[in-house]
Amino acid sequence: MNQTTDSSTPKFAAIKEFIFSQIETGNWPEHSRIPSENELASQFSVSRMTARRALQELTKQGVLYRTQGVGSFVASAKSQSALLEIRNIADEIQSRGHFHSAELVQLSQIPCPNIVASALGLQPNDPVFFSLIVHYDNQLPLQLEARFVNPAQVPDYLQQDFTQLTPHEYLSAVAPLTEADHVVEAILPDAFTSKYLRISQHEPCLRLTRRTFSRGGAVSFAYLTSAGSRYRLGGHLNFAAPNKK
Amino acid sequence: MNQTTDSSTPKFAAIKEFIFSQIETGNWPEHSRIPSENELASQFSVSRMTARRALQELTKQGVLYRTQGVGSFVASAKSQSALLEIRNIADEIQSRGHFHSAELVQLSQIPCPNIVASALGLQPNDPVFFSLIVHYDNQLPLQLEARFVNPAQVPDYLQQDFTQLTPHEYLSAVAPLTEADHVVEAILPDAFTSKYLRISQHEPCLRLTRRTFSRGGAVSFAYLTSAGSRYRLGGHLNFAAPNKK
DNA sequence: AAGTGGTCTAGACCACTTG
DNA sequence: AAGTGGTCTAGACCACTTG
Repeated sequence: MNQTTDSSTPKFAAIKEFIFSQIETGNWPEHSRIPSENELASQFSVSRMTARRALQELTKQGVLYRTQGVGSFVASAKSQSALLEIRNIADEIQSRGHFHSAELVQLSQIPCPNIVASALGLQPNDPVFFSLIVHYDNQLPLQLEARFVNPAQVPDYLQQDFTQLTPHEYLSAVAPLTEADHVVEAILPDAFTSKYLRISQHEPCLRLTRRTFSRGGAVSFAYLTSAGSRYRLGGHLNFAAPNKK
Repeated sequence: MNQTTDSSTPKFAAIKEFIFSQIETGNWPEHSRIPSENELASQFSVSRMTARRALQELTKQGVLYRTQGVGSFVASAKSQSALLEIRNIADEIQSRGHFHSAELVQLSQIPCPNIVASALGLQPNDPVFFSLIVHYDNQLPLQLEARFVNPAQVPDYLQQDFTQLTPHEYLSAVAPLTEADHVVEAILPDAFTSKYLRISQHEPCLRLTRRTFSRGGAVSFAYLTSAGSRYRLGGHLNFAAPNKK
């Protein structure tokens, strides 16, 4: 009374494909109600748990939305929000087959600037740890990392050797990431940044502002600035083929 | 013999939290093997399906990885890739409570430029549809959208009124998105772009290059260019609290 | 052969929404 | 009261990996 033994596609996947095709061809328009778990189960001669799995996975993929006591509905295609991947700079350089190195420009305790204070939930001029690091791709400066770290969360930050370990790697180890914000902007570099990246002050830069949290609260606030001519963010998405392996 | 009737947290969620806390505290280090479905089921006095659900969801979240016949393992924290959201420009403007309008600068058939040809899988100088649109946030030009569309996929593209409907909305309707690429860069605008965005040629711009696919193949290739001072991409991530509602 | 994860069944009780 | 989705059980057979 179990398994179909047709080694091909699992039943839940066949049901997903059926639903997806109904939506794609327009038979089931946006926000229309689709068959219930029980209806699909009897139509496909499967148990309710199997029909449910198909609906559940499509919901996680953003294809459907469901309301208890009401039903399952086709999500609007517009809300398929695109996603861009942001990777660790050292990994990125290495995965291109290049050599990553880091130059430590500054590592000290400073009074917290206003912007950083509000981001980290500190008071202005409270002590914060600050690191300024240039990341090199082979011999070329690729990214300037200016990072402010909450001393309460990471008391030993100033004792690390950031030419051997990136702050990201160290922080991941001592204060595991639970949440993060990102903002990506195109800016002109200040004098400082253009000097360390060895670019003109007229060359546009991609600046990623990142704030990270761990269980205890805000951990760090960082500006990751790269020359526009040397760095870009890329991402690939696959909406179709639910869970292709 | 069913439900716990403790209306609080479901059993599968309790198991997820247990596993997550073991990883967070370092008790279960990266790449270490964690208890099997059967072991968890008996430890928590639940059915295997319930233990399985906890493992499954943590795997989808990137916290674990599993291999059939071998076991379940702690994923490396480093591979938690951060994600940035890219939204439809019209939705974005409207969700800020502003008024979105579009100015159609050009809509015609042109010979396909080389770069576009290779992106869309066409031959150089094959006919392609081209639209050039300025998106306004209230009265301010926010984004210049230069889009190349594959005529084979979207034969009626030139007949649309893109002051009423964005190309993104039209394409979503006629050639549902199945895949997409994105690249984000900081650039200086060319003369054309600075004119339509009403900015100096020295002002950095954020340029998103997007390629979309539908079932039939490559559909469109677009440059979405915005003044750096007016536009940024943001994203928020929540790694912890598996599936908080 | 024994253990692992992958799929599936035929039931159950529950919270919730609608008429 | 009837239907919906949410959680859960105690089984089953399967493909796969390891000793």
